[in-house]
Amino acid sequence: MSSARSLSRRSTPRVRLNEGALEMVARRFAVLGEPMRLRLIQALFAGKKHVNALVAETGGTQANISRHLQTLTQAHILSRQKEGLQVFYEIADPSIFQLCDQVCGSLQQDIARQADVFEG
Amino acid sequence: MSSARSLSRRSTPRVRLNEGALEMVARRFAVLGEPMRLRLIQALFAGKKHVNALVAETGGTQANISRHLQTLTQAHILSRQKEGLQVFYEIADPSIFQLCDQVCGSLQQDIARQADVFEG
DNA sequence: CTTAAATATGAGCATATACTCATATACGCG
DNA sequence: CGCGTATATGAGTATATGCTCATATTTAAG
Repeated sequence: MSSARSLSRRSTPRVRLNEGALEMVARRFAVLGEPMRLRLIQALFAGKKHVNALVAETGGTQANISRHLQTLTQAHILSRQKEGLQVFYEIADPSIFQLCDQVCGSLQQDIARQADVFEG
Repeated sequence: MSSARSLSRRSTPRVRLNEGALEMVARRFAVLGEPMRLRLIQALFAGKKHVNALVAETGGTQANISRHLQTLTQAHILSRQKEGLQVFYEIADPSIFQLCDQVCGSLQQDIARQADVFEG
């Protein structure tokens, strides 16, 4: 496990979060911890879309999609803009991109490691 | 919102996750979406520790801490090594550091933005 | 004003999961 | 072996949350 070596090499000391901050961080992770919400975020990678488009693309029900969009908006991950009858949602927090990429990356490592077990 | 401009500037095209991968990503986020688990991860930033030390440091019950440690280990975020009577846990996935930093960063932006509302 | 379309939301149900208590398991020691 | 310590786990409960159905709200059009 060569990757563990990087743990001690860090220029800026890591901040100790207080209770409130810690719960906010946990909340943000939890919001991203639902498959349907990730599907919505992924659908919005291509740009802003209105609710019905997201319903069609994800295959969810209108009510459910609306709820998830609300959750994501309250977490400041998406932004909401009404245009006539339709409501458009858009990714408001660009750090989401890096976040998803990073998680995907470490998961790929996990999978590669598992594959190694079978390959010998 | 100048930050939204970076969305379209990306060299490598973003991958569309299939259903299985998407659920794995969601699962990873969900595992990080619990305050007590974040507290444990934070406690382990300083290096490997045994269960009782983590129980003392976090103020949780032994049973609960043990369960969370199991969850984190199954997610390949921590690694487990038994030494005699004690079991030591350690951060196994260094990407956790960047992940936490990024979330903290975007949360600070949220907070700063909220503060701006009051400052005018 | 009536109607229709797009979205949001109240209420209820189902399920997941965090927590606790008690107990099991694993290990070291005398 | 018998005992004490460290950790894990089965079982049960409480709570959160995802989902659905029905309905409310908002806005545009006729």
